[in-house]
Amino acid sequence: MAQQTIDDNSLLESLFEIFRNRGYEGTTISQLSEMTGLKKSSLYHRFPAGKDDMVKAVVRYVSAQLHQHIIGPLLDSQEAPEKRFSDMLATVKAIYSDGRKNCLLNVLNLGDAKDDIKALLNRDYQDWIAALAKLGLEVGMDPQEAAIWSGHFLTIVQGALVIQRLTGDASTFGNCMEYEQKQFLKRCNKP
Amino acid sequence: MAQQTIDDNSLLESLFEIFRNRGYEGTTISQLSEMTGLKKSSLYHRFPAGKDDMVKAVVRYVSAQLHQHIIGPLLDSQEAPEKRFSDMLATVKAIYSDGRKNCLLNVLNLGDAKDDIKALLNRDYQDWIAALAKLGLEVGMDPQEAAIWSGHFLTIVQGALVIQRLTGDASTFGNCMEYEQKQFLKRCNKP
DNA sequence: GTCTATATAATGATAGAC
DNA sequence: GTCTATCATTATATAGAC
Repeated sequence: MAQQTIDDNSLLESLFEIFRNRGYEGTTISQLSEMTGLKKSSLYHRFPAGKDDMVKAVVRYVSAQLHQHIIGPLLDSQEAPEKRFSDMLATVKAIYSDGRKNCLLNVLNLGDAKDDIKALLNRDYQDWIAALAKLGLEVGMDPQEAAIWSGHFLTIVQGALVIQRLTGDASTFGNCMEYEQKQFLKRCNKP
Repeated sequence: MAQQTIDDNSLLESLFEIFRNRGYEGTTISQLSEMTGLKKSSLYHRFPAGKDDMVKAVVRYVSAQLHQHIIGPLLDSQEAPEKRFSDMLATVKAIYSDGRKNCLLNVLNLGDAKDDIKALLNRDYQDWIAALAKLGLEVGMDPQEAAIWSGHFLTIVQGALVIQRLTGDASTFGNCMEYEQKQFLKRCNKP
């Protein structure tokens, strides 16, 4: 039988998809094995501490993606703030497949989630908030306003994901993002 | 050894607390047994189909609470709309313990949640939305505006719960509710 | 680095005494 | 209606061949 193999990125992507869909407790090694095409013992070979290692690797992977594709571009002052915001919205829509896929930040925070994982997730959230707040300042918000606006935006993102998952209405997430886009442009045009 | 017993409501309340905290897959019969003080076989006696029965009973219980304490009062046109809204906010804060506790609507919707449970949860959400939209109409919103506002409100509720759980900042949920309160009063005063 | 096979522990569920 | 005791199944995890 030919040895299957799979590069680290594809593997992490597969693990990510199942963890974000099923949560930590809801995901079994068997499912991960089936989904990735790697036998259980192969998974343990790559992640000796088991599921714990796997989920940590996924969180680190997602964190890297977040910084590369969202936070980095947000902070890149070469581009106009309006463009950076709408670019972010496009990326966000892609990452969550227009609201059809969950956010790890929500899904890995149930029950007695490990503190180190919670800490990683929280740090990503804080980084994202900070980048958004900085954008707010650039378009003329005062610091308090920027803090509220950035927090509000991420609240809407998470809330919309929950609601869309609840109703199955595929337009929920997109509508919310569109609304936030409009509100942001309004703010830009009254400096 | 004296037979422990527990009335249905207290039992459901205990089951509810653990399911909302840990989700469906994250909750084990052993935990439910420990938490309720009933041995596993006693739980099976009351819920022959096991965890499935238990979670359905919890969802029905929560649904009844929602209609009794939130949706009913929202629809009671004897009271002024402003009072109904702020009463609802107080109830919501109590139900979620100021954001320290999760919402079943979020937590039971992961992975391959049973369709019948999803349907129950979705119906509760729709009922809540409808009651809010009606309130919106009463304070002068047009139908579309009322639909958007009610959906927005519940999006914020769910989002704020996720964010507070993520950051551990206990003021998140309260601040969001306070903000929604202000916004609602503003709308009331420009009819 | 992946596989087959197996060990060990936990989980959902049942039987039967009281 | 609750209990103790036990079963069957599934879960995590490991051993060792290739």
